[in-house]
Amino acid sequence: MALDEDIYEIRREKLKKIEALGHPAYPRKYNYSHTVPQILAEYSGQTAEELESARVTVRVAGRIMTIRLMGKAGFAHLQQDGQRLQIYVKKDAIGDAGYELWKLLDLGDHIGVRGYLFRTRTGELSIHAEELTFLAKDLLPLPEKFHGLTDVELRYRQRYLDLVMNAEVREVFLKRSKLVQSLRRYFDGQGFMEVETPMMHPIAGGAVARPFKTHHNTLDMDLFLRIAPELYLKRLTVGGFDRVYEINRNFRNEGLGWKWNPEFTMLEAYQAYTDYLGILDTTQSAIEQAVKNVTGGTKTKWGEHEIDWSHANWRRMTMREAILHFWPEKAGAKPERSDFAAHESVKALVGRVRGAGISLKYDAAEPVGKTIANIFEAVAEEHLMQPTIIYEFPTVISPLSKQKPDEPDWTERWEIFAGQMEIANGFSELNDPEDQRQRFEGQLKERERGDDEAHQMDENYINALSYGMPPAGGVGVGVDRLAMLFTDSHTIRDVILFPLLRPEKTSPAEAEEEK
RNA sequence: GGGCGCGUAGCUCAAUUGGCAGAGCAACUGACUCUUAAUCAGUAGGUUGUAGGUUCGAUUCCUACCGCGCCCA
Repeated sequence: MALDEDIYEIRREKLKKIEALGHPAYPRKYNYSHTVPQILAEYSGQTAEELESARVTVRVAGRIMTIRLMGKAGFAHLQQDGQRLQIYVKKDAIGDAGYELWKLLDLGDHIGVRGYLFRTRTGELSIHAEELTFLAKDLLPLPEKFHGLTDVELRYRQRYLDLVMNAEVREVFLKRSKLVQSLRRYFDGQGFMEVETPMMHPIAGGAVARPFKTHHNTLDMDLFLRIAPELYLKRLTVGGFDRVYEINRNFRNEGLGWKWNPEFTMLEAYQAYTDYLGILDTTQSAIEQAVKNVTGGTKTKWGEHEIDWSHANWRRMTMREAILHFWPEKAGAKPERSDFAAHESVKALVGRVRGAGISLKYDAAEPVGKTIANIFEAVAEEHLMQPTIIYEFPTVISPLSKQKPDEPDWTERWEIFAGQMEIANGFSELNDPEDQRQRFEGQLKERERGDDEAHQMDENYINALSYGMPPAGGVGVGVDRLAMLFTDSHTIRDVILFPLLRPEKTSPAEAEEEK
């Protein structure tokens, strides 16, 4: 039998034999002289003759990914930091005891190797092993060495195997890390202070979304996982931290999809004494810098497309302009700007969009501004491949934004789109406590109408504003989505190390119990 | 939540019209002191996602459920 558990038993026996040879089964450490990538970087240029005359001795640690045995010698590849280096193990060179250990090693084991660098007859840089050190055993078999691990479900459920087997997956997460690092350095460099605000909120505010609920036992109070840190960060601007940012998780109790995960990472930043255009400049620069730091250039591949992030390529249009610009031919003549002003004319636009075969949710009782935003999403969003700034959002869907002085139905708010995704959202922060109260009251009416995503009243926040919040621009940037765009990953799950999955029901009884 | 698709050995995949469930890698035994998807000889490994149904006979057809994916809401 060679079931999984039997391989486990066979390898446990091998581990006992390794111990019997005098090697600890789980040693504490190994002092390596080089990492595998360091050796490849430093010695790849050297010829066989150069290596022979220099006789470079190294100590390297890694996981065994291939083994080729030939009688009393053999080759293996060690993998470390996603790169591989070949070792040559010859009985003459490592001695009888060393060879006994060598024969007990399996694919996936961690070992240390001391030896000298040389080139094989085929020219591959390798270590001529003189001493093997056992470091850790792999008791379960790795996925197949040639095809690797491709099953999507297993890749997510056992991400560690995905990372061992698939170098490109490893690369995606390295890039994600560089992205976060770049954003952090950029905002630090601009004088922003990184802060941490609560993840558990008595009132889930700062965005329109359904929250997750939890409960604190000692205080016997319900709490909500935050849907946004916004209201706390703005309290800090009241407190005199003029430039603050936070990079952390938000939680929204909504569906899953290619660009939606219930927990996702957002950068939020607030900059006092500027408005939506000021924070837009900051955001755009941060993103342009991040593209360079992560990819080394200004262009990224996105499926069939190429996204050009260079400054001159960013487009800018108002939401209303975007609707006109991307108005579908099948929906007839482009709307007039005045069509956006009245309930009846907007309703007529809905009919024309639907007539063009585009699905669009519409409730005649909903405010005009909400309908216009829905029309924008229906007709324009799919066309926003290159970086595009859409600005001027309806007031009714922007309860935390300052209104335009000349058009109170519209706010000083923008969103950045790229790759058909919203990736950032910024505005002139509403700091008038009385206006804020009215906006919340308006939201409560929406809630009564049946919109359970509408914002709740937050007296505590209004109280903070009443002490005087400086004028400020603020922004939220979707870090996962930027990571998707920078790595050509077309599902958010490919940029989240451990995405949410349903629990596996391993036995029928378990599934039955669930019912 | 709805529609469509997928689920076969540890991994990657086959299986003709409903007719003995197979291969490669991994594993085990043996040979081999420059291989690299090493090679050669041999061995073992399966409740075909789960539970039912139709049938002489089900991986294959039907129903329900579980999980995953895609599209829609």
